[in-house]
Amino acid sequence: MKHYDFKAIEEKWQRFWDSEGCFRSALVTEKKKYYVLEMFPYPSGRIHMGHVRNYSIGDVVARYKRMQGFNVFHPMGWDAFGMPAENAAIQHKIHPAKWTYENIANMRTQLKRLGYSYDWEREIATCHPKYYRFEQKFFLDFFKTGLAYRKKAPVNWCPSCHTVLANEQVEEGLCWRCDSEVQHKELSQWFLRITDYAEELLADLETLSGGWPERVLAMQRNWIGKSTGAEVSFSVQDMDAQISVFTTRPDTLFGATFMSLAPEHPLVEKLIAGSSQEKEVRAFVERIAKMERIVRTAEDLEKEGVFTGRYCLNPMNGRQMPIYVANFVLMDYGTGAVMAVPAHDQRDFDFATKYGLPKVQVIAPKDPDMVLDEQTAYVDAGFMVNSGEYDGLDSEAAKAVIVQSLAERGLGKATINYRLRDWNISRQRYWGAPIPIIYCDHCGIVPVPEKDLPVELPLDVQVNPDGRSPLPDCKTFVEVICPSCGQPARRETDTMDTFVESSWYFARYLAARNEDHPFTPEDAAYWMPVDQYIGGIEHAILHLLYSRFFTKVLRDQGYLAHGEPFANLLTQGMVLLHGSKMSKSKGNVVDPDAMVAKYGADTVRLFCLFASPPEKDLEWNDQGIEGASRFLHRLWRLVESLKESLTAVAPCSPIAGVLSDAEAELRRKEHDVVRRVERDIENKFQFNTAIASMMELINTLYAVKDELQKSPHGPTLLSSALSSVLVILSPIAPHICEELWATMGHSQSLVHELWPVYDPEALKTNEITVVIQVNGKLRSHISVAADASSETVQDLALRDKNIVRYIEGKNIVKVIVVPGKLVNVVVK
RNA sequence: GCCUGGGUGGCGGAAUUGGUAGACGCCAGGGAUUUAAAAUCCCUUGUAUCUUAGAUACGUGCGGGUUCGAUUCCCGCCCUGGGCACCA
Repeated sequence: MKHYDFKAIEEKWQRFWDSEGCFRSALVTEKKKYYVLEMFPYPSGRIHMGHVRNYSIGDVVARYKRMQGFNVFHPMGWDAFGMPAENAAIQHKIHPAKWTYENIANMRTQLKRLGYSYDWEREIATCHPKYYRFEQKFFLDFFKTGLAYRKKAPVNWCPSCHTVLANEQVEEGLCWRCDSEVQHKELSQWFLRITDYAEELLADLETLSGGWPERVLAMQRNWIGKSTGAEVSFSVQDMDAQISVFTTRPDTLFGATFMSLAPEHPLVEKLIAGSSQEKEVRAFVERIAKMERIVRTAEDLEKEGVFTGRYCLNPMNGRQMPIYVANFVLMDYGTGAVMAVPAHDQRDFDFATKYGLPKVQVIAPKDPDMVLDEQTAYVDAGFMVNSGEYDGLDSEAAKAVIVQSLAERGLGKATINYRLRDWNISRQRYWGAPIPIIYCDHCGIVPVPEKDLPVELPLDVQVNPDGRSPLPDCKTFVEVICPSCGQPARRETDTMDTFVESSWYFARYLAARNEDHPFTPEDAAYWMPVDQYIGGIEHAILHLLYSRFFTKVLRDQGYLAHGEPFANLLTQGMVLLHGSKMSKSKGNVVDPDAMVAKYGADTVRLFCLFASPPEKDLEWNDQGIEGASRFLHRLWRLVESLKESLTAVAPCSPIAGVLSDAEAELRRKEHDVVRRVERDIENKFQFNTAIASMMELINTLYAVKDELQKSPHGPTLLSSALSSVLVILSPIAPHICEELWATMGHSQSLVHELWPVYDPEALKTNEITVVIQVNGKLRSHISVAADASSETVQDLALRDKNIVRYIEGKNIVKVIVVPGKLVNVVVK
């Protein structure tokens, strides 16, 4: 018997697929398309088990869909810009470009060793000028339409890394790399106007329902944070000034007894100028301004404030409302001013209690017996009271009526507020795509003319040891001639956030080698959207929101026909070792290469798919992978040992003639397993149960092979069953299946094979087991003919000797017969 | 607080529309083969109790409910992973 030499077999078939170009994709419109995509990796140097799991799931989907007759598009590339390359450059004195391209080469080899069916001719790397030139083109388009703009904004600044950090790179106020305290700095930055798309990004989540996990949709909804309410204007007494507030509760306007402003509110200075409160307020504002943002926004921070000495007027009842500056009011949400309704908002309630401010109840509970708590604001809906002409109205209904009244007087309007902020894409880093902008003393901000694209990132620079970008010091890069007036000018030295590259890469694959267009409308119309996107939950908001935004913008600019990039999303769970995520710093990593060397790619793939359903976390288990390996060896020995009697019959072959019971049973099992595997893959990619079914079939084959080898139809049925196993297992463990397929005598590679079609007739049995219960408890089984009538089954059940024991001398109240399943005898 | 997942043997996990709870795999125990080991093959394996070739009771986080019958449906809780949050 030939030994299962997985190393030789895997190399052989990988070479074969490669040289035959089995996985190249072409535009074939008569076939239905299927675009399956896994989130592309950052080229860190080596793949980890999380990648293996992600890409194994994707590869099964790709191979399965090909077998189902789809024209499958399955590309791979590299998210190649980013800080780790610069860190490596500093640590190992190697240029980020060299480091990145070497890593890509290593990781490509690793991925090829796992036998993934990628179309490698579509490979992209985002750090290549031929990639980012189109990104620069998009930026210019966005700039033209006002979607990209520059503004001064507060950012997270790490003084030791000399760079801004994204919010997610700040951990409890400290820099994730060097643990320095992050400062706040006002910097002029480039922003993309994602807030223009807030409503559409939110509304279109509905269209993704079903295709995307509910929790990802919920996370995006939270992130966008829509609140519906009104903007209301309060005029300041004895002064020509208005304070505008955003409120979700215009129905409580009659209960507004004071006003709270953020310390940074632009009106504060004007309000206090020359007043007796000036000194006190200024001291308070300065004290708050010095506080770290995390301390400031901590929920347990004591609420405090200071009176400005000024009053504003309630637009509904003319009430004098003292104006406070309060530490809990945030300048970057709403208008930076809050109308305080102590009776109906807990925060305002506490604040009013502390400073002895009046509380006026304007909403009465609908339940007249409800007793209001002395210490708690009543925040629910109810009936209006103390609200003049609105008394007695339902508070929900009153919202619109009051807003209407304000609008008629020019004092307010219905409005919607979002939590979502515009996307700051400027990075003071070297290893990124240059922003194609020139600053001219005469002309101001001047976009780089399209003919001058790409603005190439200069490679003949050295990364500064302290991490500062070398670009501002790179004269050949910075010093340019203004394209508009011809005078000397300066180039923008910030680069783009790497999330910009990953916001459109899925479309670039469609025309990866096209140097004139990012992609063509024909390609996009045929292939987009991605039918199945697969990746980690950690991208639930950032990457997945940015990509959705980009797709909508590219649609509006005429590049794409679709407004959503990913029709279906699978978020796979993490790979854990000893209960926590594998990480180099914790030292709990399992190296995929070592596993492939020890067990082979097929085993590693099989284990990743079998150990748990894809969306759940997977606990790595050395014994578990032994089990996976055992199964493939068992399959190998089965085919090798039967080799002499096997023939190259098609999966689920029709059989002429009468089958013995054992023969019919094997045939039934074969067809049933094909049915179950197909169902499990179609239904939420349940590869774990699909594999379990195939294991059952192998177990059955072991049990019956000796008997069936000698029976008339036995060899044909064994061959058919094994052909089926090899075809349906091939998306998961492709190499061993190809090899055994050839061993069986099949002349054509499995990549040309279609998914077997099971015969529903083959699933039928002559005899079925019916369960008998007494009062819902299992008491016996009987075997009856499959077509036995309910009466016959009931009759047999009641005469079963196990059942007689339980029902003797008792009253039979009723008998329930579920055809083909069970009989329940109810007795008293 | 709001929004979302989840809770089933020693472990990972199964269970189409309510119909045999624990498929498949791992671990463990026993046996076969072997000079021996590895590998392989076969058997046992939810818990408890008993008069132990078998039988009975209990058992899917907890407490109720609907039903002939509930892991599955309904009501009320507990625990837990994740997201958002002084959000006005």
